Amino acid sequence: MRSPAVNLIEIYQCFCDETRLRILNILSQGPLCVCHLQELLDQPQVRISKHLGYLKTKGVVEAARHQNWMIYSLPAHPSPELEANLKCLQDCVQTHAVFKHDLKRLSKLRPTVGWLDEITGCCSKRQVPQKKTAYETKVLR
Amino acid sequence: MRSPAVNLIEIYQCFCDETRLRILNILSQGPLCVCHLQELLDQPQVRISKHLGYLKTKGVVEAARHQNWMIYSLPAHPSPELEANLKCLQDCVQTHAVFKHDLKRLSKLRPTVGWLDEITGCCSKRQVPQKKTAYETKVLR
DNA sequence: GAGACATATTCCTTAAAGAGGATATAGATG
DNA sequence: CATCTATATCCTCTTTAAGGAATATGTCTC
Repeated sequence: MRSPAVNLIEIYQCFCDETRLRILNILSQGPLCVCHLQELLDQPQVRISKHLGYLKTKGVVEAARHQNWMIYSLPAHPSPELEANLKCLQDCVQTHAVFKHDLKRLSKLRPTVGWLDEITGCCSKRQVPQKKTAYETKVLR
Repeated sequence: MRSPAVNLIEIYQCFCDETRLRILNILSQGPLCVCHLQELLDQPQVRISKHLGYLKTKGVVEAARHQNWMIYSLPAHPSPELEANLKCLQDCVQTHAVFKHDLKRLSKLRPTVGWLDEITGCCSKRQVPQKKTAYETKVLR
């Protein structure tokens, strides 16, 4: 069992990279698949994937597979520390162009990804089946 | 000129080490000299000094020489980001034993260091002159 | 100016983080 | 099962961080 201080430090470790901050900022608006994050951040796939992996191992994001996309989101039940710091982060990024810009681009994207039926249309050009997955039903109502 | 996002990240870089968090927690109670920090944290001189140097280069603490002691403090005029995050940090550490313990030990120490005249009596066994330094006069009222 | 004290800096070693290219896996389609 | 798409992992390289020992600097005292 780890000391609680460790969790706090791990939160800050997650927060000290710009790509990760941008990811968290975007996820503050709701769950999103990797390919959309990639598109919004305009960064190579490896990079996004590794940062998401890092965030996940520290418990700062959660992931769920939805068909062949991975949907990342902020934890449904964050620790008080994480919650406080995510809130604080939100306040801090308000004034910074990069982050505002990301949210702006997200909002343009969002009409097409706001609900999971439409997320399934994600980055794929193919048709996807209409049946609900467990993730769709349980996690996103 | 650096992007504002950089500042934010630098704050988090400063926050992701336990020793530095403990230092910041202690300094939240007021300015303190290096030797007292050393004593409170019970860590080697090099370590404390280097962490303080790190914090200083990032603008997260300020330092002023007072005779032959260096007095460290949180910045008199922190950026909004820093202020918000220091506040958040304060909330978060409330519940963690290490940090509470540090403040407890600090408060035992503090009667002897609460005012600068007494800080000068610091870790030294020698007598120190009674005249005020510029730091004492200007910074600490 | 010599010596004592408080603190910082240098040098070295080790560990961790971050990047990218190439490859592997998992689910969906046909 | 062959193939496509989305994502993760492996390998390698470079950078940054952290720790400690030894040494340097700055201030004070005498």
